[in-house]
Amino acid sequence: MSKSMEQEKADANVSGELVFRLFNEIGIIAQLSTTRFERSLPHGMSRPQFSILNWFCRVDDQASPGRLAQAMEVTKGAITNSLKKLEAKNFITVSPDENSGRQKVVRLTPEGRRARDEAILCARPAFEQISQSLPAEALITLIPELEKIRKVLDESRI
Amino acid sequence: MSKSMEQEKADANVSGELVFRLFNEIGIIAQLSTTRFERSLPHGMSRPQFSILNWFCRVDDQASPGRLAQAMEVTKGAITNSLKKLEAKNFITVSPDENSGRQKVVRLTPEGRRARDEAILCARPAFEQISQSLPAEALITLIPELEKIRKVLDESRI
DNA sequence: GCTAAACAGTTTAAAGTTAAACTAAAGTGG
DNA sequence: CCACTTTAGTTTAACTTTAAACTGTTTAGC
Repeated sequence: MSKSMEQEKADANVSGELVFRLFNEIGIIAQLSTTRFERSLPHGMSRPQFSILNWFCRVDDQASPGRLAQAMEVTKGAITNSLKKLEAKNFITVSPDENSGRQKVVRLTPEGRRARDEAILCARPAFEQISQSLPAEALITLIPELEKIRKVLDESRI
Repeated sequence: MSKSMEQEKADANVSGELVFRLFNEIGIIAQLSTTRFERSLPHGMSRPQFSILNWFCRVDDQASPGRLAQAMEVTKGAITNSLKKLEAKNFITVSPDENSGRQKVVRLTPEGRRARDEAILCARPAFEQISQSLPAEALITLIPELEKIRKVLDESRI
């Protein structure tokens, strides 16, 4: 084996180790931040439920469950579950798609929009407490990096 | 309200929004990376189970369940659950602590160490595939930032 | 047109997590 | 010395998630 090949392999190991540490850190942060976030939410709303309401306010006012699954990057089953909870709270409506018998159309209700706004107000203190300890400049450089990582994970999904 | 106070409030909102986006990104990445990681692991091992084995290899060769819960930053109940699974696979032993009747001592078995090494080998391709798309320099700046965030979350835990 | 494949959603089983209630042991203080 | 509080672990219920099986609809191809 040539010297350069050995070096390449060593680099790969180091890099793999870094990626592992990265994902380990990210896993722990995700868990801690999710539980903190959810404790601050009203209406017994969960992070996934909030994400769906928030998506409707920011991206589009209607969507099929499949499109939501892609946007949230979870399985269809997970979306079915979340939509049931949101529908039970009257935060969304789910109706058959007139153009396709196998699709459904999900829409935000006025109550859903109010609940989302309320959730943002309730969660703000929890986030601001953290943002006081984290310089905004750090976040501004961090977020695009994370977006890249997500993209890589998403595009190379199996 | 003075102009500067309004400005401060605006800054806080912007910063809160950034923190929210940050945690949203992190949540999605954690989910995608965890499922990918777990699919590559042998012995039906889960990420939490691997993390415990890995902790024993890297930090200390024995610990109480409570110490593990702190290290993994999960609840005691979650650790009880993971330890049961690991014990059933003979990857750890759990024995009463001679110095304290209410504590227990958890230790890695030789099989547990082998399983951890094997897991690292199995997971490496998945990580390396990703590390090819992510420059190592980016990771090297990213990881310390994430460690800071985790520390803030951990220290301000309620 | 009819059959077969692809697609959209739902359901089910198994796993992990938290929070809260519960057992049992150790330390505290009057 | 005994009651009270704290601490360590376990258990239970509720929740979310994935993966895989299943239903029903649409589209392709012959």
